[in-house]
Amino acid sequence: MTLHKSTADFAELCPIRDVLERLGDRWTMLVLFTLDEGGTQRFSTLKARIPDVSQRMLAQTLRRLEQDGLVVRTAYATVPPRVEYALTPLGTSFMDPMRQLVHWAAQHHEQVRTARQAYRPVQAAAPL
Amino acid sequence: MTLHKSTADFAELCPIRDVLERLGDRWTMLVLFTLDEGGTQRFSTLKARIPDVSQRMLAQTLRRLEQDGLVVRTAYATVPPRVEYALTPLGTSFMDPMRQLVHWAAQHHEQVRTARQAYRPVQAAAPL
DNA sequence: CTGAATCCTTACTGATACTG
DNA sequence: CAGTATCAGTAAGGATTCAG
Repeated sequence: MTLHKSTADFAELCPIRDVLERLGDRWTMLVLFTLDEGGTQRFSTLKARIPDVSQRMLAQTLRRLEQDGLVVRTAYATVPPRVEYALTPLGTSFMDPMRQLVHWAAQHHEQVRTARQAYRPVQAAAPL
Repeated sequence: MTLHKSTADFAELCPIRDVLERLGDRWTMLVLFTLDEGGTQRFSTLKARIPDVSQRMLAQTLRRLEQDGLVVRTAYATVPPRVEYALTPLGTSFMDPMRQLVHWAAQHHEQVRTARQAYRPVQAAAPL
C-alpha cells in the first residue's frame, strides 16, 4: 500500500499514483459526479450541467474515463448523432470513496477557509 | 452537496471544488500520505522519501498545506536550521477519506489497466 | 449534435543559482 | 539545512474552426 517508488522506476509508476493521477485533474471528479446523480446522459446534457467546462475538455475527460473503464459510451447512428454516457459498474464502485471525499470537503471547507485567512506568510522567530 | 455552480459565479467556486482542486495536484496526496505514515518529519526527510519531487515543488506543496491548515510547520532557530512538518488534526481527519480512495485504487488498479489495454480508439458503426 | 484539429495563452515544473 | 528567485521548457486549457 505504498505510494512511493524507488528512484529506479519512474516509468512504471506505483499502481495508486497511476490511478489517482487521472482522477485528480480538474474535471474528472465533476464529470463522474454528474453522471452519478443524473444517470445516463448525452454529451450536451453533461456540457450544460458543468457550466465552465469547455467542449474540448469534456470530450477529453470522457475519453479517458471510457478508456479506464469507468464510463461507457453509446453512439447511435442517427442524424443528428446521439451519444450517451453512463457509469460502468467500475465507475459506480468509485462513487463510494468519492462521496467520502466530497463529504469531508463539505464538512471542513469552512475550517480550511479560516485557516487560509489566518495564514501569515512566514515567521521570522521560532520556538526553542 | 452539489459540485456545480451556475454560470454566474465562476469566481466564488463551490466549496468542494475549492478544496478538492488543491488536493488534486501531483504532490499533495503524496506528501500527506508520507507525513501520515512517518509522523513529524524534517524537510530533507520528506524530500528523501519522495524521490522524484523537486525541492521547489516540495516547498510549495508544504506551504499550501500549511496555509490550508492541514500541516503545521515548526522552525527551530538553530544552525543549521531545522524545520519539522506534521499533520494537524484537520490533516489527520483527511486521511480517512483519503485511505478509502487509495484502497479503491489498489483494489481496482488491475481492472483499470485491463480496460486501458482493451480500449479501441473509436467505433465507426453503432448500435440501433 | 458530437466531436476532432488547430492555434495560442497560461499554468505547472524542474534545474540552477543564491540566501539566512 | 531549508528554503527563495529566476529562467526556460513542457503541459494543460480555452477559443475557434471544421467535419461526420
